[in-house]
Amino acid sequence: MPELPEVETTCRGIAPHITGKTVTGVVVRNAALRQPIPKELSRELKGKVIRAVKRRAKYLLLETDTGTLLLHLGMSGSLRILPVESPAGIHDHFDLQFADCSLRLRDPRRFGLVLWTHAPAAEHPLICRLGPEPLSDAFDGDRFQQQAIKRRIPVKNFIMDGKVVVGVGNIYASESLFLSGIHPHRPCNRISLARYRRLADHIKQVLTAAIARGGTTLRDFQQEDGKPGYFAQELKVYGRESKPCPNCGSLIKQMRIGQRSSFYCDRCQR
DNA sequence: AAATTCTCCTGAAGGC
DNA sequence: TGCCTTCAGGAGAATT
Repeated sequence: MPELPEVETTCRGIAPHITGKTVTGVVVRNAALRQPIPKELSRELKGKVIRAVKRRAKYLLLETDTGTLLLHLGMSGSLRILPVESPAGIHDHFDLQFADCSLRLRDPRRFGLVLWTHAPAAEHPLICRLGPEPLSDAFDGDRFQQQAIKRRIPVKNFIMDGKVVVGVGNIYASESLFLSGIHPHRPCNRISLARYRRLADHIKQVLTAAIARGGTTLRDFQQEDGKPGYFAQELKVYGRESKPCPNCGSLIKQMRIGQRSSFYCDRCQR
C-alpha cells in the first residue's frame, strides 16, 4: 500500500512526463472516492500548465498558476503515464489528459483523494496540520522524543501519527522498529532519547532504501510505468509471521496494535 | 487533550 | 464448485 516511498516513487516517475505540459482534458469515470472528486475540476484545470509536481507526506501536489491538484493514493491507488486513448479498466476512476499522454488514477478500494485548492497547498486543511517530513532535518530524535513524553500509546502507533511525523505507514513502522530493536507495543514515553535518535535514523534509512527500490509492492502498487516496486523482498519482518528473524533466527511474531497488524521479533525487540 | 472507535471500499482468502 | 464471512488498511471524523 502506498506509503511515503511509493508516493515519492510515483512523484519522481510522473514529474518528467507532465511538468510544463498543458492539461487538455479531465475524465472522471467514478467520482466516489473518499471524498467526491470536485465537479469543477475540468473547468479549473483545462488549459492550465502543470508548473511543478511535488510531494508532501503522502499527498501529491500538481501545481498550476491558479491552484493545486491534491492527489492521495489511499491504500490501493496508483498513477500511471499512458498513451492517449488507452482503454480504461474498471478501477480507472480519473484521467488527466495531455497532448501526448494521460495521467491515470487506478484505485480498486477507492480510499484515495482527488481535490482542488486555489490557496497554497500548504494551507489546505488536510495538509496544514501535518508533522515534519521524515527525510528532512526538521525530523530528528530530539523532537521525536519531546512529542512522546506527553503520550503513552504504543510506539508503533506513535510513529504512524501524522502529527508526529508523516509518511510512516504500517509496513515501514514495523521495519524501522525492528531495525531499532524496539518492541512495537512499548509505551512511547518509556523510550530513551538515545533510542529515539536511532529510531529516527532508521526511519530515514528504511524510507530511503525503499525509495531506491521503487517502493514496496504487496498487491496493488505500481510505478508510473506499470512496474512494481522491489523493496518487498528486503522486508525483514513485515508479512513474515512465523518465519525466522534475519538477526537471530527465532520466529517472527504478529500482533494487533491499534487495529493494525504488527510484525516483530520478541527476542531482538524490547 | 489524548485515546479509541468508526467509516469509507473491494479483492483475496478461508470456512463449510 | 460456490456462497458467505473475515480481513486488510490511510487517515479524517466521531466518540469516549
